[in-house]
Amino acid sequence: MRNDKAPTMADIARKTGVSPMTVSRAFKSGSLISKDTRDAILKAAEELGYVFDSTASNLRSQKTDFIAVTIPSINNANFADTVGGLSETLSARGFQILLGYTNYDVEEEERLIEQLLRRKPQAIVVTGGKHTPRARRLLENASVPVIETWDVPAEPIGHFVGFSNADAVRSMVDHFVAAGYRRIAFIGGDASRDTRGSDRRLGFIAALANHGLDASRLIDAGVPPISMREGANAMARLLAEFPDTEAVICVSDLSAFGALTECQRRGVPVPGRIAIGGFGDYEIGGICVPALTTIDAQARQIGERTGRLILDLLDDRPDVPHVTIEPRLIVRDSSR
Amino acid sequence: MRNDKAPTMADIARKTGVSPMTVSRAFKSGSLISKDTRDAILKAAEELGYVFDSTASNLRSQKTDFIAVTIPSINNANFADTVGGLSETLSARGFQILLGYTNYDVEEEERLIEQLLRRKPQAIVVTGGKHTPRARRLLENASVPVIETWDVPAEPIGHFVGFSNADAVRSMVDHFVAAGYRRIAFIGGDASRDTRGSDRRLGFIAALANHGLDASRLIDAGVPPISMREGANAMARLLAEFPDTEAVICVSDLSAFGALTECQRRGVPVPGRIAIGGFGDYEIGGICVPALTTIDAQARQIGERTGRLILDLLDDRPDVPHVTIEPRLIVRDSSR
DNA sequence: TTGAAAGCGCTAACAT
DNA sequence: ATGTTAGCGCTTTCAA
Repeated sequence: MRNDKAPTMADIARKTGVSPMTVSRAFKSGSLISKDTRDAILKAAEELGYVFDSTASNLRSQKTDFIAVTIPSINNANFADTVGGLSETLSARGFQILLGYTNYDVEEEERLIEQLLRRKPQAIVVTGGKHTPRARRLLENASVPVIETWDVPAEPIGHFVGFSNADAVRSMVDHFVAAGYRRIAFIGGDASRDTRGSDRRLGFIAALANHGLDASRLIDAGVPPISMREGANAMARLLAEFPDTEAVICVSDLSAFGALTECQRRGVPVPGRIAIGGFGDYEIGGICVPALTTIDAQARQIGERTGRLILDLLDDRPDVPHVTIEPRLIVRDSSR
Repeated sequence: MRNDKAPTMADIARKTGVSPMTVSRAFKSGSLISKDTRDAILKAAEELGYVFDSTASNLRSQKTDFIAVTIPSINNANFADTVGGLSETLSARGFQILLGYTNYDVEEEERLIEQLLRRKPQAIVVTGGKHTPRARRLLENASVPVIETWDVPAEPIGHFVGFSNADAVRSMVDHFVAAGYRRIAFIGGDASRDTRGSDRRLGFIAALANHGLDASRLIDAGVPPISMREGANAMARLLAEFPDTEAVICVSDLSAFGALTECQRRGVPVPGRIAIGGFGDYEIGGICVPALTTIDAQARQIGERTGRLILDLLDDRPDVPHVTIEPRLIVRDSSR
C-alpha cells in the first residue's frame, strides 16, 4: 500500500514537471512563484502524501526553528505558565519549543544544555541564574541568544527576564510585620538544590533581621520540589518545635496549602492561631478556604516577555537586554 | 574572541591528524576506535568548543532521536505525569521528546501533528483516540509507530495505551450507589471539546440508567479544561438547581476541589449533606479536608508503558499492540 | 518566474 | 583501527 521511502521534493518535481527548486519555493510563503504552479505542486504533494523534511531544510539553511528551554519540572503550574506564555508568543512565528527538565539539579541542567545545543536552536532559555562552570561555558560559547529567567543573576550570561526572589519574600515579611506578627517561621526545601527556593529563604532571614526579629524558625521540608504533603509534614514539625509561632511563610502555595490542611486536621485556626503565606499565586491559593496570601511572580508574563525578547533579537530589533519583572504581593484571608 | 563559524568534525580531524570519519566514530559509543585516538579527539573537540551537529547527523543517517508527543495542556498534572513517565523511559536511551499542546482542540491537534511529523520523529504519541479525518490520514501515512493514549479508541490507528473513561466513571457510580446515594449529579465540561471528559459524562449517564436512576442532573461547567473556580461555580449552580442532590461526580479532582470549597464557604457539610467524587488522583485530592474519593487513571504508568512499547517497537522486539490500563477507584472521606 | 549547480556536516558503505 | 567516497533532501547562489 504505502511506499517504503517517503516522497521528496524531487518526486513532486517529477510529477509536476518542474524543477525541485520550484517545489521548494512553493512551500515557502512570500516567494516568487506563479499561483498556478504553486497550486499544482501543493496538489501533487497532497496526493503523494508528502511531508516536508525539516531535517534537510535545517542543515542546508543552517538554521532551525527550535527554541531550547529548560525548566526545573514539567509538573509545576508556575513554570508551565511561563512555557505557555513563551510558546504562544513564539509558535505564532513558527518556532517550536524544545523543552527539557532539570529536576532542580544543576548537573542535570548541564547535561541538558549540552544536549539541547546540539539541536542548533535559535535561542536558549534557562530557568535560574546559577549553573555549573561547564554549563556556563557552553552557554557563553553558544552563538545564539541566551536568556536566564525567574531570577536576577549575579553575573548574567546574556539576557535575563526575572525578579529577585529574596526581595519578593521581603515584601511578604513586611506585610506580616505590619499586620502585627512577630514570631514568623519559614518552610522551605533543602538549601543546596532549588536556588530560587534558597534565595527566598535568604530573603526571609534578611528581612526578619531587618526588623530586628528572630529568624531561626526555619523548617527544612526536604528535597525540592516541596509537595503539599511535605508542606503538611513541615507544619506538623513547626507546631511541635516552635509552638508559639504566629505566622509562617512557605516556599510555594503548594506547600502552604499542605500546611493549611494540617492545621485543619488538627483544628488549629488559620489565621486566628497561625497565619500562612505562600508563593507563586497558584490557582489553589485563590480558592481554598481561607484563601492564601501569596506572591504573584507573574509566571506567564515572564514567558511572554522572554518570547518577545527573542523575537526582537532574531529580527535585529533594538532590545532591552535585561527585563525585571515586578512580583506582586496578594493579601488574602490566610493572613488577616 | 570567538570564531564566527562553529567548528566542525573536519576542523577536529585537521587538528588531530585523523580523518573526519574517525572523528565521527569517536563520538559514537561502542564504535571501533583506539582509546588514544578517541581521547585525543575529545580533547581537541573540547578545546575548539565543538558542539555536535544533530541536524547533519539526522539527515545523513535518516533518523532522528525525536519522539513526538501531543497533550491537551502543559498545565495539567495528569498529562505531566504521563510525559514524565515517557520522558524518563525514553531519555535513558537518548531520545528527546518533542512536545506539543492541542489546547483540547482536534483542529489544533491536526496542525500540531503535521508540524511534528516534519521533524521526522521515530514515533508519535497522541492523547486521545479521536482526531480530524486529515489528522488520522497523516498518522496512518506516517512511517513510524503511532500510539494513542488515555483512551481505548473505537478504531485504533496503530497502538494504544489507555483505558475506558466511561468504565472508570461507572465504577465510581457503582460505589456511590452501593454507599446508598441515589440523587447523583455530574459536573463536567462542554461536551464537544474534551473527548475524555464527554466519555466520562456518557459513562455517568449509562451507569445511572443501569441502576434505574435519574441521570438528568448534569451541570455544564464551561469549556475544558475545567478549573477549580469553574468547579466551585458549578457547585453553586447545582445547589441552586437541584437542591436535593446527595452526591456529585466531577470530571476531575480540580473541579471537585473547587466544588468542595464552595460547600465550605456555604457551610454545606461534605459528605454529610453532599458527597463528592473527582477524577485523576491529583495530589490535592489526597490531602484536602475531607480527602476526595477519586479514580487513579495511572497517568505515570501510561507514560512508562508507552515508552517501553516504543522501545520494543524500535528494537524490533515482539510487542503487545494494545495496552489496557486498569484505573483504580480510591474511596476517601468525601464520600463516606 | 523558473532552473542548474553546488554543498550544508555528517555517516553509510565499502575498502584497507 | 582507520580512511575514502558519496550522498542524505533540501536551499543558497547564480543564471536565464
